[in-house]
Amino acid sequence: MSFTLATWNINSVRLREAQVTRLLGEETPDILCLQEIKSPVDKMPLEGFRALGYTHVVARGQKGYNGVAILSKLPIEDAGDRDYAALGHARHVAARLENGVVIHNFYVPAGGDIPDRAQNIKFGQKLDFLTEMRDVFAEEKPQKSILVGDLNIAPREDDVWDHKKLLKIVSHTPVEVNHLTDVMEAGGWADVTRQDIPSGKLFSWWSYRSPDWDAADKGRRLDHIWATGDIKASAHSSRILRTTRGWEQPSDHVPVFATFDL
DNA sequence: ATGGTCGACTATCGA
Repeated sequence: MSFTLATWNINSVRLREAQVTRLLGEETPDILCLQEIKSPVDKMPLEGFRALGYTHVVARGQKGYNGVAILSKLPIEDAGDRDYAALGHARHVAARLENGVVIHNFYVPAGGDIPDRAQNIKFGQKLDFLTEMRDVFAEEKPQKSILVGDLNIAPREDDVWDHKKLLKIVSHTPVEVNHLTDVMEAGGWADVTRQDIPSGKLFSWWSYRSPDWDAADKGRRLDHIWATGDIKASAHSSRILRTTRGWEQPSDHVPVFATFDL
């Protein structure tokens, strides 16, 4: 079987219901993973998604903040969640396809402004979240698994608009990149997007605060699609849909796609 | 070096 999967930090699914519907209608991924839905699950607007064939939903939500959802045309079953770093936030959910493939959808904490856990509790929580991801995957040794989401880290020099300028900016500091590398190694994860697009600047997020985002292009690649080593060779056709950032009242993130032949 | 903009929901907090 072949399926196309997308991941998108939507920054309020209720405000941007029409944009989700537009993406589903125009791009027709089989599975769409959303982050920052900012809604309890029972207040998610699902009717329009259902009408387009996305009848299977696995989600975790909360009022006002965070929240992750997996919308699927293919049958999926709920494969659970975990409260990483004991924050009490809805930042992870997993689903299982009928062929046994597990999809993990993550919204890693942004980590605040100061990259020092002694001065900024949020930065410590981000590192602790990543450390627990490392430990869980070291224990689980995941197979036939896909991990997507807003990981809030741009690991490579060409994942940011200016590597040197961002070395002390949260999302691109060496300590965060090292933590993310540890997660990848513990789980045997491969970066599918960079497997397909191995070089060149690649961004999935542009700040709302940056004027003229398109021309200035001060972006970062914060949104990722990974796969375990046993299925990484089945992934192809990765792309980042930059155009949604130019839609009216956009999310600051854009969707990332990959296709798997399994 | 600083401030810049959003979204949730009322006054700030989180990003």
